[in-house]
Amino acid sequence: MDMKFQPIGREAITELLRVHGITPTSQRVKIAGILFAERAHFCAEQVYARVNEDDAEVSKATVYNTLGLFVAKGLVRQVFVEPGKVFYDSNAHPHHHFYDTGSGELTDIDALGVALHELPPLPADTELDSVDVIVRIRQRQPKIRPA
Amino acid sequence: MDMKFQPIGREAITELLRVHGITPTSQRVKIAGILFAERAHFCAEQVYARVNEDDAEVSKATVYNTLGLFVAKGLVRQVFVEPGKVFYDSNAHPHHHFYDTGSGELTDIDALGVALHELPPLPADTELDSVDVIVRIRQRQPKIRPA
DNA sequence: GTTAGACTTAGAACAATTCTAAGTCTATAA
DNA sequence: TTATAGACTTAGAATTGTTCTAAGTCTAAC
Repeated sequence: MDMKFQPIGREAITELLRVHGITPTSQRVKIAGILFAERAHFCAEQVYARVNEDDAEVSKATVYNTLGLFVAKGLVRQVFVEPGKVFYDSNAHPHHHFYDTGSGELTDIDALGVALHELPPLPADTELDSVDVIVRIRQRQPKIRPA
Repeated sequence: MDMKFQPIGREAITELLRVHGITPTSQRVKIAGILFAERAHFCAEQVYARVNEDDAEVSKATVYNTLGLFVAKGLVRQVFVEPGKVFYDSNAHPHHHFYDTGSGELTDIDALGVALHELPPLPADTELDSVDVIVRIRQRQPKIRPA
């Protein structure tokens, strides 16, 4: 088990939202609770499914609005690995990703384990937003002699 | 001007398709011609627009089919930077990308200029597919003192 | 010339996301 | 306590990018 990961309580989530300038409505707290409950990457559909596991309480529009707000406020980060699917990543530590092209699973790579040097100078009048490294992997095929 | 870039002629494109095991139909040659005519990154819509600049000769379905085929055959590479938009990249040299989050412009970074070391070991029974590095940049804001 | 298979097509279907317009909540002021 | 304004949420429609489907066209081999 990864000792660095700590799920956080409800009050802590409320505080986290406030700190990021987000009014903690019940829907937002619930969604944040899901995102921070475990080290995982969810897409909007999955968040929507989880948030409504019992009875439908949060609309799809709110899920999208809220995730968008969290991104804008820097609470979570989007990861693009496939067309037409965005993952939301609540891991605040600098890190990158393995993406299993077969299963669609996304897992973290600690940025400390990746040395990225010598980026060329940025184009004029631009500033760095983020550096995304996605290592695409696939299940190894049992070796079959090509025909 | 970048001396390494050479647009290629029609015969060379036909040959390129053949070498990749792609039957060179007129539509495919036309689409490949667009992709390789200049160092640029196109999304499917842009390819569709260009291929039909004069009169509509290639259907949208064929554009998508063809781009998908080119990807499957390793002729071009997909780049994901935004939800709901795939770029197709005909640059065969190892390289990464700057992505201007404001303008949506994608530009190449020669991989030789980026040292990526010490990737952690891949998960069991997986093999490397590719490593995508996307450096997100934005236009620098003129400095305004925060209120 | 036939024919089989590959290719292309228009348009329908689809999935993820965003928009819209109306309704609800909540914090503050009276 | 009630009124009110603005923020928030909602269902469902609309939009966007992409894939599917079924029919038609082309081409290469016989």
